[in-house]
Amino acid sequence: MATIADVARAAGVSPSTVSYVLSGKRSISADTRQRVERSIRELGYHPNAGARALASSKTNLLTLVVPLRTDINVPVVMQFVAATVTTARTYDYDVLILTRDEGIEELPRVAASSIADALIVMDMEAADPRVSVLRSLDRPVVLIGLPDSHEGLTCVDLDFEAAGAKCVEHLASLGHRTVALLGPSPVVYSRGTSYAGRFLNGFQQTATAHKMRATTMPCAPTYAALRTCLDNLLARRRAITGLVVHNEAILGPLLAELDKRGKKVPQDISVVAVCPDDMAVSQAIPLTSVSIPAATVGQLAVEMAMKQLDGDRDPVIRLLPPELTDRGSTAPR
Amino acid sequence: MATIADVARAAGVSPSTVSYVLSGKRSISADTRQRVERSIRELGYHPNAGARALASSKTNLLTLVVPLRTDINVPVVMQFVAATVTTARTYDYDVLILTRDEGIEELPRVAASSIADALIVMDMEAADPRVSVLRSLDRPVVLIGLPDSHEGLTCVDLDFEAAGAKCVEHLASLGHRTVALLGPSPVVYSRGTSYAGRFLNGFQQTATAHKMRATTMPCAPTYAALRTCLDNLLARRRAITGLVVHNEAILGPLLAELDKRGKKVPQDISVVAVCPDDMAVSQAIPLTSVSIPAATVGQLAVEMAMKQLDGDRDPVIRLLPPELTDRGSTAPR
DNA sequence: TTGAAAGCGATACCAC
DNA sequence: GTGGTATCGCTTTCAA
Repeated sequence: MATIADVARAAGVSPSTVSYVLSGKRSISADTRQRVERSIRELGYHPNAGARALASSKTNLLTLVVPLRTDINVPVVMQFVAATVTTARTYDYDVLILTRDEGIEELPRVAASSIADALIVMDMEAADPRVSVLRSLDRPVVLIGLPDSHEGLTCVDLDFEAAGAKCVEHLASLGHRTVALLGPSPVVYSRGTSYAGRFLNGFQQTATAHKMRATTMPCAPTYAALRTCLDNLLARRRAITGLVVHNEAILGPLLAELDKRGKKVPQDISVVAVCPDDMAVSQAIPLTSVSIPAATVGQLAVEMAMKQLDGDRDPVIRLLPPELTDRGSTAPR
Repeated sequence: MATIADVARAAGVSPSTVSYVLSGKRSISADTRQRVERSIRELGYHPNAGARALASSKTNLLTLVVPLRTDINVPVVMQFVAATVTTARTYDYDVLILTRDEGIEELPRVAASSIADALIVMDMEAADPRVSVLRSLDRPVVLIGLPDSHEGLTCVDLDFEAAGAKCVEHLASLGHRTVALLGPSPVVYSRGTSYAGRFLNGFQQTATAHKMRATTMPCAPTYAALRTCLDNLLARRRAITGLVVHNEAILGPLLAELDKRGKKVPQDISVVAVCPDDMAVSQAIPLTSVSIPAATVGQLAVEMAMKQLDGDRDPVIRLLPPELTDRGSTAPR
C-alpha cells in the first residue's frame, strides 16, 4: 500500500507538500500540484485513515446510534439511515452504526477512544438515561427527538406536537366533531418515547380547544389489537367521523378492516395518517397525511453535527413544521 | 483524554506493560496487572483507535455495504444489519455503513485507506460489477448472495433454489397440481438480483419434475399491480390451488384482496410465503412459510469475515438449507 | 516478568 | 512556494 512518502518520492517533492496538495491548506504551484496528483493517481494512493486520525485528531467518522427493536418503524429508520450516510459522504464523512441494544456503555467507549468525531442519536425517550452520558462526552452530539431535559444539547425532529394539532385542525375545518387517535403501541408510550407523547399532547389540546369529542387509543401492531380497537371505536354512541392514525404498521390492516366492516373512507369516516409520504401513497387508497420527513431530519442532523465540528458549539433545537397533504381520505362532514 | 503513558505513570510501570495487560500477549504478574487495571479504571482510559490502527494495522472496523433502495425488503435488511452489528461487537468490532448508492468507487477507498479490516456486501446481483473490484481489494470480503462468478470469494445466503423447490414440494405433497409463483417486482428480476432468479429456478424445475402446471408472475409492490396479477391468476381455466409468494411487501394486500374476492385461505387456495418468520406470523392469518433467516445470515457473515481475518483465506460458499413452517395457510387438495 | 525505543503514516509547525 | 521534522498514541521487537 502506497504511503505519502512513496508519492512524495515519485513526484520529487517532500511529504509535506503532498499533504498540502491533499488538504489545500497552503498554495501550491500549478506544476507541483500536477506532478503530485499524477503520482497519487498512478500509485492509487489513499491516505491511511489511522495515521491521519492520529496526526490530526479527526477521524472523519460519525457515529449513528440506531434503535433496532422490532416495535419501531423500520422503513422510517431506514430512510433516516440512508439520508444520514448520503449526507455524511458529502462532507467526506463515513458513518459508524451502533445499535441501541449495545447499551449506554458503548457511547463513552466510542467517544473516548476517538473512533468518531461526533454522534447522532435516534429515538430519544422523554426521560432518556443516555442524556446525561451524552452531555458528558465532550464531543458534538445531535439528538433525534426531544428529551425532557435537553439543556445544552442539540436536537432535531419533526414538531410532533404541531403535527398532532395539524391533524385535528384539518378535521375540525372539515366540520368533524367526534374524532379519535389510533396511536402507537402501548409499549411505545410506556417506554416514554418522546414523539408519541408530544403528538398525543398536540392532538388532545387542539381537540379540547375546538370543543371536540376526542378519544385516544394506543394500538399494538397486530390484527387482534386492531380489531379490538375498532370494535371499541365503532361502537360509540356518538359515531367517530374522523380518525387520526399515528401508527404506520397498522395502516394497511386498518383500511382492510374498515373495508370489511363496510365503512367507506372518506364517506363514512375520514382518515388522516402520520407517516412517510411514500407510505401514504402506497396504501389501498391514498391517504391524507402529515409527512414524517425522515430524510430531511437525517440530513439536518448531519449538517448540525458538522456545524458543531466547525466550532459552533451553541446548542440548537430544530423542530420541523408539519406538512399535511390532502389525498382524499378526508371529507367534509 | 488519558493516554497509555498516563496509565503507565499512574501504575508505576512502562507503557509497554500497559499495552500487554490490555492485549494479553504476554504474561503479567498478578500484582502488576491489578495496579494497571486500577489505573485504567480510575483514569477512564480507552486506547486511541487511530494510534492503535496505525501501530497494529488493525482497525477493528467492518464495512457493511447495504442496499438502501426503496424496492428492497426493508425489514429483512434491518434484521440483517442488526445481527451484523451485534455479532461484530462480540468480536470487539464496530460496523461502518456504506450504502450501495455511494457506488463502486467507495470500496477501493475504504479498503486502501485502511478504514476497515474487512467488508460484508449485501444484495449481490447475478452479474454484479462489484465482484471484480471486491476480488482486487486484498482484504477479507464476504458476499451476501451468490453472484454468477464467485470464484475466490466467500459467500453466504439462504439456498433460494432449494427454498423454491421446498415450497413446490410442500404443495405437491398436499396434492396440488396447479400452482403459481407471485414473485418480486419486475425491476428485481431485471436488475438480475441473484436470489430472485435462484428461487424462480428452484420453483420451476421442481414443478416440472412433478409435472405440475406452474405459472410465474412478478408483481410490483402496489395494489394496482397486485390486482392485475390476481385478475390474471384467478381467471385461469384450470384453477390455481397453490400460491407461492416471494414478495414480502405484497403479503398483507394479497390476503386482503383474496378475502375481498371471497377466496378462503386455505380452503380455496393454499398460500406459502417466503419471508421472515415474524412477518409470516403477523399477517391477517398466520402463513405457512419458508423462513428468510436474515439474522442467521448476518451472524454467519461476520463469523466468516473473522475467520478470514484470522488467516484462513480459503473461500467458502455457505448456502443455508430452507426451513418450512406449516402455519395452516396450506391444505390438502 | 518488565522496560526502552523503534516504528506505523500522516499533519502541521518552523525554516528558508 | 517548498522542505525538514517533531509529533500524535499505540504496538512490538530487542534486551535485560
